[in-house]
Amino acid sequence: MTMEKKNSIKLTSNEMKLPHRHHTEEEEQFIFENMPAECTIATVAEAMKQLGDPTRLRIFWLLCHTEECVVDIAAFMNMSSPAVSHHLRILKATGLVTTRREGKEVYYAAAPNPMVQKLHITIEEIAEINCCDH
Amino acid sequence: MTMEKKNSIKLTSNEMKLPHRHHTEEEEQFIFENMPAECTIATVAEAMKQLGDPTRLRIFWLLCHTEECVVDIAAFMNMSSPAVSHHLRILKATGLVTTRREGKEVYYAAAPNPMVQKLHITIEEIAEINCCDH
DNA sequence: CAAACAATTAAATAGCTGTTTAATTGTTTT
DNA sequence: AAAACAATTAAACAGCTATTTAATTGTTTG
Repeated sequence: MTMEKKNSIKLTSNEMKLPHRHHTEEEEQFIFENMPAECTIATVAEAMKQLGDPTRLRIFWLLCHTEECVVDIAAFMNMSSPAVSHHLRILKATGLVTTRREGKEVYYAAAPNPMVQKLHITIEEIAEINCCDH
Repeated sequence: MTMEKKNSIKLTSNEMKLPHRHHTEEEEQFIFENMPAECTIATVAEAMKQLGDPTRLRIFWLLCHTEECVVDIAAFMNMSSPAVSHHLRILKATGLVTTRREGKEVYYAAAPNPMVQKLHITIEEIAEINCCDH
């Protein structure tokens, strides 16, 4: 009698994809079925990456609360205009902020979309949790 | 008669800190009073920075749903063990994941704290908004 | 139209980051 | 104790990123 695979009687065709067997097939299936698509991950990661810089996070927080021109943002951040401009361009390219020109000045503000709203709320909530000053 | 400053009659002592005058004093005050402290910003930015890498974001998502050993994480990610280990070390140093050794294997899982929970929820929600597959 | 101001862009540099390959440590099993 | 397996660490490299300084573009005002 030849060797039979242990799972030869299994009717459902799904195979386990992970080398070790620490989970049931159902658990493993859940992971692979609910795993976000690559482009979804990329979008979320991109937003988080840009807010992962303390400078940009503070600018973003500011722009979630008020619209500001570059000169005022630079003063608020205590940074040079070119440096601020660089970060604003990144935030805009990521879709986190929008711009509006009025005369000589360009006003930046948080982009009015649900992702930005969620990120803003999350930042405030996490800041609350890890608050350094009381 | 010498030049008098326009605001010489002001009784409240707060001065405007931004060079341009696009806001009322109250609006400006709100910003400076509610602005998160530097270390708060640093903590939030650090967490977001580490989740800003697509590889780590996917690992984090996985570990929010199940505990896994390094071999299985590497298989799930289709990456080498050293590369995965590198990212796991970063996630652990940031306090986003915890470890537990059992025999030869080290199991990683999302750290059980409110910041991690909030980040997980946010990731799922933003993924829902920007979902690529339907 | 020239001067002044706001903002952006460009070039250069220094520092950081992710992956690979190879070597090493820790644990179990025979 | 030696072999096998899991995980980490180290060294090296390529690619990216943030800031500075200088130059440029766009807009308004005298």
